[in-house]
Amino acid sequence: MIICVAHLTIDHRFEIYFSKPAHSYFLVVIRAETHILTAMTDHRYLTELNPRQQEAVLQVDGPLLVLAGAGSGKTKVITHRIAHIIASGKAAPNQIMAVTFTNKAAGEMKSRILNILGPGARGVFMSTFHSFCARVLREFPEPLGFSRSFSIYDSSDTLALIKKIYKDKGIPESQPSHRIAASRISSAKDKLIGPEEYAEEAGDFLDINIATIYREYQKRLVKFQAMDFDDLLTKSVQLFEKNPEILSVFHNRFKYLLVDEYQDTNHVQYRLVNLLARASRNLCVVGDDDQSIYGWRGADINNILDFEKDYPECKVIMLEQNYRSSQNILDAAGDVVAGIRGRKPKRLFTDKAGGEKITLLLCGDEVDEADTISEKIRAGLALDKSAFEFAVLYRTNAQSRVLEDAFRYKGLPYTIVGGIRFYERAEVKDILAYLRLLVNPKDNVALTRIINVPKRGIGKSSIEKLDELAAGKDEPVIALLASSLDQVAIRGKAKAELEKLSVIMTELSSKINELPPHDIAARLIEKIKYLEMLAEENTPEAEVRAENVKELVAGIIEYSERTETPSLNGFLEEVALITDIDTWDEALGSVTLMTLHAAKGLEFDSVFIAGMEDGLIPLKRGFDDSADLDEERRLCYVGMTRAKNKLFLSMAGFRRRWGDYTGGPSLFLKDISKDLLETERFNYWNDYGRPTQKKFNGFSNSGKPKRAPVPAIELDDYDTENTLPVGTVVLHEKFGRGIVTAREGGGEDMMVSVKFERAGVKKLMLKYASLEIISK
DNA sequence: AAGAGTAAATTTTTT
DNA sequence: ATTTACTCTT
Repeated sequence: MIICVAHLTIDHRFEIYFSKPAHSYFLVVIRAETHILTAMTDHRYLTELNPRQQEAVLQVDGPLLVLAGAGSGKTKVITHRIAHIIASGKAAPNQIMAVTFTNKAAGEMKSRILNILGPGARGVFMSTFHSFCARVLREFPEPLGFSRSFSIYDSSDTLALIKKIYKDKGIPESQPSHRIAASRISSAKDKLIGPEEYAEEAGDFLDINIATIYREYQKRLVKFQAMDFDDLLTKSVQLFEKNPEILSVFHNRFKYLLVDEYQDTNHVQYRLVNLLARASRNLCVVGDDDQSIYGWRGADINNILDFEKDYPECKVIMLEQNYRSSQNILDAAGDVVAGIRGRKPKRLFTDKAGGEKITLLLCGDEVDEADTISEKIRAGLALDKSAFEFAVLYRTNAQSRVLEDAFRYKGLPYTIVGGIRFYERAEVKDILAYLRLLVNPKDNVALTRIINVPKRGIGKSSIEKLDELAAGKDEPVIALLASSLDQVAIRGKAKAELEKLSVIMTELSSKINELPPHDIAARLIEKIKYLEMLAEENTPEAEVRAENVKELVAGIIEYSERTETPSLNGFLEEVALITDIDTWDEALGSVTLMTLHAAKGLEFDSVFIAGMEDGLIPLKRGFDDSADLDEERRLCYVGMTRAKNKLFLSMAGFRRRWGDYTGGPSLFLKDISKDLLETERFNYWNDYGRPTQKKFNGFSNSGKPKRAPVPAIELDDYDTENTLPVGTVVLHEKFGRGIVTAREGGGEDMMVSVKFERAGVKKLMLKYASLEIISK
């Protein structure tokens, strides 16, 4: 026993991760031993597992693929496996690295391991790919030509920089659009294609433009000492490939590697994993090909499907017992993904036989849908359920608005995950940009953002002059503000203000290591008179924004308290890599509203999937849209399998989208066996009625609703031969080829809007227009 | 340089 | 339909 303690202790002392002082670690380790030894002797953590799960936990060495179906106790397996590696003395906690998809998942796993093993497990390194890479690069920035204090650009910083490049290079906007350029560059990076290689392969002139932008973009990122999200990954791969000695530092550091949600890794991440696992080959990947929903972001489902080819000696374990949902829910969800080609066949089973049927809510339009859902939840609350047991999932963020309206109207508590995040709000981004500039004076995107916020009278011409001044110089622009303004004839108010800004920034940046981060932030906000600027606006919105600024400072304090060596840079990094789901708290006692994507990994007692409509699930956009139908199926599957006991699917006959109408049942609904479904039709008069404002407040109105109710159409009525779902490609004898963009009316009188390739949009009466269906 | 008014794009999903 | 971005005017 003594030997074991000594052994673990030595490991801890030799494998200190990210330069924490050795003595503090030593103490932790001594305290930890007792917990680890207790866990080891009674093996409590094994008795809670089923045989398959046990196998996955005990198979410690060599490559392992765990195909974990939805709700099959995947997190349990990962945490227990880590616990087992530690408890069996195979490795010290800090020799184990686990990569998860979100910071929230990482945090949750960490606390679960701590529960099993006690504080001794604290050293386990758990993070997302991006935060792992950020830390690697902060440790070894020099070989790539960066300094430790590089900035991390989020998508809006990226877009701002790209826009600037368009302007400077005289590239006409929308050739291609900023957004398209940004996303093409991003996906090139996902595939580890650099600017030069991109230029070589560029075919049409749009690609040539993108290649130019891409090259300039990377050049400026280096100049500004900044990396975007993709760079964090690609630069880490570059670092390891070009510097084997650095890679071997990590090989020595981490003996065991676990990757969660492996089905959602993209090519860079795949490369990174393989590099890190090369020495030990102790790589365990966990995932479910049925839940691969990030193909659009470059995720390659083949990474998981081909794992057995990459690691021929690997062991494969399938977890098919589901502990979450009723059999009805599993069967219905299984029906949706059953037909996918190349899928690893599996059938989930559960002890919860049968269960409630899945309720299909047929609604007139999107307002009726929101009414119906909120009413169902209200009824559930009146019985025995709590608000946090409900989740409403949807395909697009835009759908949340109607739902929000209905929830607010009925006084139901709700939380939206996604949408505008706290750290993306303008006022928060402003202050963060200032702070970024303090840490990294070369961060020109940050400078551009704040140079005239609060208003300093710096306009287009002054900025142009500054550009001129900075051209060809390696010095940060902020350093030029102090003395060089005369060279480019910046005079008067602009000059005075810029010099003032320069004084503030110089003074604060000299104190950056002396004062705690929140002090720096508070002083900055005071000196630039940000709150005064908001107060002058004198609007309720400005008050909210002032509150947000204060909340940001409170956030920095909170960060400092829970971090061992807090720094402004550390805070900025954390903020850059945080996601909305990370801050979501189920204990809040409200109904959760989020996208299907955001729901991955979560579970709820009752789940609503709103907008089970053609064009929405699966989502369709237009002609050139080669939407991956299989991925849409999987997305629907992910949503359905979030439900433990009750699943509602809802659809509207008509939905306003883009000012046009869409609607009609999702083709996935047809795949669900009829005996698992029951249908409820929203009916204005027979149900509870749409309360008008007056009626809702308890006053009678004349019995006339302000808005005419839209009748819900029976499911079978959609299923006639004359029905053309939105997205159908049709041929008209006169107008040629076109795509159905909208439908109005039902049955005999159905009208369809068709967007023709040559003739534009036409509204046609279905029974008179002879349309030939080309493809659905 | 700042604000009003008009044109254009937006609605996939996220680190 | 709504929101954002740009142009033109003051």
